[in-house]
Amino acid sequence: MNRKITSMDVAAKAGVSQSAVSRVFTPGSSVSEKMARKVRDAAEELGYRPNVLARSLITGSSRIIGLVVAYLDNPFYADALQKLSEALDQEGYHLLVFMAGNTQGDVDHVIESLMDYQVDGIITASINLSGELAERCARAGIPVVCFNRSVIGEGLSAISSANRAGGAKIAAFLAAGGHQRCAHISGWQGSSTGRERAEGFAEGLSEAGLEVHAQIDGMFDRDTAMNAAQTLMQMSEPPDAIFVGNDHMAMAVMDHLRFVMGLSVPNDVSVVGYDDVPMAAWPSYDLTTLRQPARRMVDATVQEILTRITTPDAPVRRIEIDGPLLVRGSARLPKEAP
Amino acid sequence: MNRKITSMDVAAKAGVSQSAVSRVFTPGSSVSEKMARKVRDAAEELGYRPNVLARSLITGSSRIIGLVVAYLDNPFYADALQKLSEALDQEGYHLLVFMAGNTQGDVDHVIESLMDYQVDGIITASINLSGELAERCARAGIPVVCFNRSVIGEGLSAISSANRAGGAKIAAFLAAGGHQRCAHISGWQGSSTGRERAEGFAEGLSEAGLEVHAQIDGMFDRDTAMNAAQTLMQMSEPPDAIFVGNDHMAMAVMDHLRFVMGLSVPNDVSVVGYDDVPMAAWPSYDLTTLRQPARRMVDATVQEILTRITTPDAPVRRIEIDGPLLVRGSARLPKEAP
DNA sequence: ATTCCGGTTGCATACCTATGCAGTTTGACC
DNA sequence: GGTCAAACTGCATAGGTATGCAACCGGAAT
Repeated sequence: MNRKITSMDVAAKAGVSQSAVSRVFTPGSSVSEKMARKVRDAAEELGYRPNVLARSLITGSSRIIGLVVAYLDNPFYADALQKLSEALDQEGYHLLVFMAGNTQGDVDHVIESLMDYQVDGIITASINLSGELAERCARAGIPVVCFNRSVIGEGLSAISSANRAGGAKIAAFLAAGGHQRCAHISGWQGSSTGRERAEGFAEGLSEAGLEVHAQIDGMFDRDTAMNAAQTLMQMSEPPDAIFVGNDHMAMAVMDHLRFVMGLSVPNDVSVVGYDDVPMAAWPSYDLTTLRQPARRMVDATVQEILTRITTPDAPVRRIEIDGPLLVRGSARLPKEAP
Repeated sequence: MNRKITSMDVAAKAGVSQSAVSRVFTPGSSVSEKMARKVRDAAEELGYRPNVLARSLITGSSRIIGLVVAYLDNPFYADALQKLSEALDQEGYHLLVFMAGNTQGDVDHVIESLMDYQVDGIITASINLSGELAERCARAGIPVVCFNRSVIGEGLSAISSANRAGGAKIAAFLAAGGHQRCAHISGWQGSSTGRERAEGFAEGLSEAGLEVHAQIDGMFDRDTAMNAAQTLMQMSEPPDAIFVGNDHMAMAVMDHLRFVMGLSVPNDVSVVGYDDVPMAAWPSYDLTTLRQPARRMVDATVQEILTRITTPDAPVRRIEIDGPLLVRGSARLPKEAP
């Protein structure tokens, strides 16, 4: 109702200049103790707080980070969003969120409106960026960090887990468990994440003298994954183990195997996932899975984007974070070495 | 690297005034076709896009909505966030997210930084706002809409589901199923949501000539809920049905009953939840629950906040949205009427 | 007392865009 | 061709803050 309180109002009330007020609220400026007190008192009384937008106009820094994310129904990303927000808050930044389907036009459109807000940086989660877009961000001086995707384009930082190594670890574990026919319901093969896990899995199996019994693209989608499971189990030689490209799909697969097909996991077939979302530990699933360390990935992401913001010509980094295999009950165990 | 492209640059290139450029990018302004084309061409060529921040400074509208949310591990809120973002995007608004624990100081702090960004409105999800804070927002002319909380303070819109009616529906359903000892692991009793569901449940039971066999506060927390389940089942007369204050806790309770205590749901004890999160439909839980219609709640929230933004003295509304009971397999069914 | 210096303060300007006002063009109509 | 309204355009300013520059003050050293 009553109009906004500005630094001018405070200045008038305190009997000082507007610049003085500004300096009091700008850390690192030179102000005497007396001045600071006078100004703070006046500000307090009037309920003044600096206008971030006006400030951004001058400093060229909005303290806003754009987050682009494809979906939040996979709890891994919901969790990451929460952790990201908390970590950035700590540093005085905040997240402006945009949802983007994975259609390219959609993403381009989103990035453009993101730039309208003069964001200081962009974090994409589970999103493929076109090279052209990346180029534009680079030209505009906006650092981009890809969370959970490694990307081909230049100029993009990427934080991901060691997907290839993870896939291989799972292969080794299944092989050690005496599985003979290891199938894979992969993550979307249009994503680096999906591809790398599949590649690592194949390499790991071949290391053990096996090969991928069958592979179907699960598209990171529950229904697609369940169909894939159905198809696999109806093969003339059904698999005795299935590595599923992420936990979200893996739980769907378990449900389908158990409740639709009447099979036992892990007695009839072993299931292994990827991510270690909180639900994976819940007793109903008790899912053996490879942990993506969300906390560490988030910390690395925040660190990287802050570095690139404050040091524009810092080198672009690709960071892979290793995670452990969490052995639970959804897959047959290796025999104890005697 | 190269400095930002401003409307001045475009104006120079197109040989027109800066105002002209501004008008071309302001819907509803009066510009000739020829001018529009000239300007758009120049803008395209230079890659110009209006600076939302500078624009906000003048118009007093940032097209940013602040979202304050306590946690995202309950998928109901993750889902709501996604839907909110999409719906607001549609209207040209975007979400700036803040996480706030439920400590009061925390919330106050968050709302203050939110106001620094000159947000056009605030949506709180699962958050209790202090009356004083609400007052400040009102004075600053910032509309606040509480999602999934009804609030005491004046001036706050609230969108929630019909919690009391929902609790009563569940009571009626359990009574009809012939349950004699209906217990309740409630949502946090410090929240309106938790209280109203509990009250409705009690009323519903009393309607059926029963009373609440026992009630423990589950605090919307999985571990607390599991402990509560343990306590309930160790009573000298354990319940034959448990209504749990939300799905998130209900699934924990089911896990605990089945896998820790070795009980059968629903043969030994019925379990009913609240929310209908996606996972509730998954076969492992097959949870009977009362649906909170997220889509409709989100639409109402968006509608309400837009109204209050465009019409500052629109009446403050409290909207309750009714949801159906989804009968699945986690609770014993009423006998068919012959 | 003079000099000099570091610490403070105010003045004026810049950041980028929207908009009221006044001036100009356009086009239709008599 | 002249009149008038309507449509368009440019000028100048505002919106709230940060910051370079110059002026100022106080004190320490000489």
